[in-house]
Amino acid sequence: MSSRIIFANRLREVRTSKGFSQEKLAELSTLHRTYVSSVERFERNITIDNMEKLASALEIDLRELLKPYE
Amino acid sequence: MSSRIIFANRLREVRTSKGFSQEKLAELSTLHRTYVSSVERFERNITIDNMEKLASALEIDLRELLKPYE
DNA sequence: GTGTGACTTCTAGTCCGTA
DNA sequence: ATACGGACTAGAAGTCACA
Repeated sequence: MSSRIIFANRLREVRTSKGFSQEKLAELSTLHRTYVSSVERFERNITIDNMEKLASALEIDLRELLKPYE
Repeated sequence: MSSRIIFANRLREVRTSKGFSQEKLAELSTLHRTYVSSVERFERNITIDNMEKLASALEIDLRELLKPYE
């Protein structure tokens, strides 16, 4: 399982658990709505700066978004 | 402290603790020697795929490379 | 063995739209 | 609210020569 897919799945999971839409998360992280969408579908090879933006918008540690399912 | 700097510092720390040169790590991760160098100097906004390559070459979980100093 | 500037190629990331 | 496409621009990937 690639980190890219783990990240994508965790991102969606945490985002929805916080009740955020993709649009809302995009706004909070100053990223584009369609970009968040493509990241969650693991189409994009996201950079560390943007990973941090997303984690920060979700108010969690970046490592939380890289934690595989048990 | 940005994730980028944390990653850079941890990368260098783990690499040297394993006795690897930048050249050796570059070879193991199929990245260029000077690229590894620039990442360790946090000059590059590295992507998740390359982060994974480096973690894999060091035989550790990617999250280990994002762990801040205590 | 590593740092650095300069460079080209390629893709990350934006912005428009449709469904 | 989300997926997805096309077209575009900013910037990452990747390499090199030299210190």
